[in-house]
Amino acid sequence: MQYRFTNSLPYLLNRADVRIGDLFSQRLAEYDLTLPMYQAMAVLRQEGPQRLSDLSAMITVEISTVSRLVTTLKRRGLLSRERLEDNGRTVRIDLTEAGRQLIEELMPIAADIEAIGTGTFSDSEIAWFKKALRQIYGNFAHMEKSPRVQSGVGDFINVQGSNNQL
Amino acid sequence: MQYRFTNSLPYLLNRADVRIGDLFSQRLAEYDLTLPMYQAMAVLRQEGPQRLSDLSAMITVEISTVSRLVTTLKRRGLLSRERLEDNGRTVRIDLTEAGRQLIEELMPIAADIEAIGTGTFSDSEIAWFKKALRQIYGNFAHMEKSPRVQSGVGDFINVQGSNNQL
DNA sequence: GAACAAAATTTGCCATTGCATCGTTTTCAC
DNA sequence: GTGAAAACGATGCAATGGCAAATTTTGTTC
Repeated sequence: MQYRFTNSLPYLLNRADVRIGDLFSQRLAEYDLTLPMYQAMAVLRQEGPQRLSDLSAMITVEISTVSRLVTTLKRRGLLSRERLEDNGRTVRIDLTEAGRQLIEELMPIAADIEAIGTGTFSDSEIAWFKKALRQIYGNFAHMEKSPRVQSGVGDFINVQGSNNQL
Repeated sequence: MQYRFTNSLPYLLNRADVRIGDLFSQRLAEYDLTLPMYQAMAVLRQEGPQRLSDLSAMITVEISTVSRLVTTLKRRGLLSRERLEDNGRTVRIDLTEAGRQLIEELMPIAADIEAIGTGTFSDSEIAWFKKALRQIYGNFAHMEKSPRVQSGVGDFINVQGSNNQL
């Protein structure tokens, strides 16, 4: 069968992703944070308080991993985690003030990396590229999900009405 | 700082990558293969025999991981690994006949997944998108490398002259 | 309203993997 | 030619992460 692995979508996607992730991780190491930790905090910053399973779905990280990660960050005083009053099953995770400060401090790093990656593109090219990434992700949306990719990311807690469109 | 995490390049890239990787892994599980195992075999199929470090660089997987992976696949009779005659440091990894058969069998799976992902795009859009992915990867090429991303992927063993342009 | 099923999270256990170290072989400088 | 440095790969150890079982709460059915 004629198939060029190094020209395949999964390969090119993975390569770019790993490279960026690596770079990001290096920068985050100074703060004793892992990539998933950053991602969780970034989601909370943008979307407001979240349930565990929603956090997991948003950042495509296994829910048990997120659970432990939250435990760690709570111990460090960056996140809060509390059972809901009206629904004792679920948990409401949010940034503390310290967490909010820290994630704010990290934003420029993210912006840096983004700028390096997209440096050679025009704004419209970047927009198209990102749209394509969303589209590709969407093209797999209907398929059977592994444990890592949780079911419908609905029902955000979202106390202060933040805009949910991705 | 104004920054929309869920619209950032790393986020969108990672999400798509994880999703595809997950799907692929599920399919590979039937064959008792992990994603890195598949990637290694796919590289060998396309590029011919490789050194360990080149394999590692091609698939952006830590070299120690590749070392163990090769051990496993060799034990299963899918790969061969032998010291070079003229350079005792390096090792030459190749597919066995069984390995060649297996990877050939897996190609349609890869093609499937690629087709699902790109189904809603025209050929020229796909081509542009892939070019962009390569470009983005290239934009980070000069940066300090983590252990995972090995130094220059040069000096392929490449016995039967295969084309190396990515 | 009791029993049962489903949802949400946590945790125990095990496999995977990353980092640092080590052993070997080759290359380089003098 | 000798010694130092670099290249290459393998491995010990610790940490990370995944899966599945356990726990708690909510929802449903009869």
